[in-house]
Amino acid sequence: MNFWLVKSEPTEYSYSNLEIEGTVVWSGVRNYQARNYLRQMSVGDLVLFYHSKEGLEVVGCACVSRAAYADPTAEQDNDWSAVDLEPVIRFPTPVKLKRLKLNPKFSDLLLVRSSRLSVSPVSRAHFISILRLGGVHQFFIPD
DNA sequence: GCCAACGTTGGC
DNA sequence: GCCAACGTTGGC
Repeated sequence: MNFWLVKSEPTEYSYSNLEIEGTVVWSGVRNYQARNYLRQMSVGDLVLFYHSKEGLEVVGCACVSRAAYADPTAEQDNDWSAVDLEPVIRFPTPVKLKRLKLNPKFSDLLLVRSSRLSVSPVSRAHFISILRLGGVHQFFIPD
């Protein structure tokens, strides 16, 4: 199982939207590096959900419910990908970017390092740490 | 609103 | 294939 982080401006699409809708087509990614990460996602992978621009915090965890397929919002012949996501758990305490930046443990987290990448991998250790910071303690993560 | 960090574009 | 110009992202 692999771990990821996606970012979204909450005014565009928030974790609440995902909870209400139950599933979302994660489309519109137009960066090759981010696209390549989308393509590495497997069903069941866990995905941190970060609110950019406003909030600046990880607000919850989603999971991949459909692996990469052709992005329906891409123009013909353009090779972009989408995945489907579903909500898993909202953090009781959202984890602020500021907090992650203050902790040297997260100095190599891609969210901290290259803030522009909208889809990024997260190590298992970082993932679990962020879950704990978010106040989620009773969550079982399979190997 | 500013601007640093990137990514893309296009002339050469 | 280099690189200057430009556009976008996103934290501050």
